[in-house]
Amino acid sequence: MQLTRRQQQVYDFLLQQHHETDHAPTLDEICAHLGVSSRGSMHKHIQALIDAGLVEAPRHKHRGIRLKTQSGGHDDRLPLMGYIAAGQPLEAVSEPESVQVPRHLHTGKDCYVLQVRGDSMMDDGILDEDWVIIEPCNSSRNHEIVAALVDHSEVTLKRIEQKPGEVLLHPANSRMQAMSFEPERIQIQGRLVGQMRRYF
Amino acid sequence: MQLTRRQQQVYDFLLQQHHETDHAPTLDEICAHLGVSSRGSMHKHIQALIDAGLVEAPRHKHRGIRLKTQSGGHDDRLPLMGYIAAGQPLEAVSEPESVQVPRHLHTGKDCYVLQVRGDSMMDDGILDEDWVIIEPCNSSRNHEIVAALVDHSEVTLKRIEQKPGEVLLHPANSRMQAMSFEPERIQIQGRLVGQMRRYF
DNA sequence: AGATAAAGAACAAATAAAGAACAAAAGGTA
DNA sequence: TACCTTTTGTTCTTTATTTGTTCTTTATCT
Repeated sequence: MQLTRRQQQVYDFLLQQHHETDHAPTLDEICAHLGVSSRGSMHKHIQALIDAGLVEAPRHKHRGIRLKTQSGGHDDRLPLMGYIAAGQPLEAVSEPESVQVPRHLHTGKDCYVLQVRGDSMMDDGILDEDWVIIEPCNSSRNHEIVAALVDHSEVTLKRIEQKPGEVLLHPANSRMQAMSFEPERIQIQGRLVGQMRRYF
Repeated sequence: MQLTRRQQQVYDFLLQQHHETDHAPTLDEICAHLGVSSRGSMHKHIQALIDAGLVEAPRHKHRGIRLKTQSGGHDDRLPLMGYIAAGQPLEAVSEPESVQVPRHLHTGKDCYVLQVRGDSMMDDGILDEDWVIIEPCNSSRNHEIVAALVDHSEVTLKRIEQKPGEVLLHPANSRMQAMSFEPERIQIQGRLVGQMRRYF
């Protein structure tokens, strides 16, 4: 079933919300975000998404928390959460968007998509404008590529090396050097599980 | 059935849009893009494309929605034709397989998928085991990455440079050198339009 | 002349929005 | 618990906007 434009916007917003907060938004909140002023109209869009099998109907009990995206479902879209660059804060997308991602490129565990800015990982085959699929997690094995939050302010994509009392973030670019941090300054947000690129 | 110039422009635009956004454009949007100011005229072009079998008519229900391109593939899977490596014959897959490919990674023109063997393109961000999406074509612009058939026997993925009386195939690996061939020995099979990788 | 293209008007159906009215939670207070 | 208020989802009807379709007329180009 093909979604209309509005329905797609609503769905993309829900996907993104799902990653930023735990509780699903209320109809009014969705309305506010999309600039609609009628709950009733929004309800109709939600109903269409339910019919399309993209969101779960609210539990027969209702209220407060609502629609849940079908986890583990057969849904091939993931939210585009923003852009990730070396040494700069994660820049969020202005409008909620989603990106089609083949199932074999993600793990099914609430992955999301970032678009790469810059060449800091070029030697690992990750180029400017590539899309990367991130699986949220709190820890990682050494030498995995992760999205790491530095000092609660900047997110970068780097290969991580955790030593006793020290965390090293390795760029993959011969012109750049690894950076060393105290472990407290680094928070792992997720690990790289997939990557996509287009040439046209 | 031969397309007129305008029809071709419209068709190209539809293909392009279909892979960047997931919604086919409205008549007005196509008009705006091509500098036409009459929906009615555009509708006639679309109708011609439908007659030519190049696009799908809007849903059995009619209006309100957008036109949907779709030449052949109804779903988002492309055939996996084999493996491509530097300097070795294309190895076909033993069993026909297909790979899920997001729409924005291919052009809609009968693309297919190959899996990369080897590191000959690593400096261009194409690594061992990556999937590449190839659009069949007979010629290419210089410095595009193409799948080229050498001496009717070996297929390789290389960046191509066509000079008068000479064709250069450039690997992207500092340990390898460009190879020069007489033009008769090289047949272009397709050009690289997309790439995918997984890390788990 | 004949094919191709464009403009624009008029129309119909799909899509979207607004708003009212109501009922089922949720949350608070005594 | 009992009672009340607020929030939120649901169901309507009504209206507006967008978009595809069908025409007629005119222009352009070989």
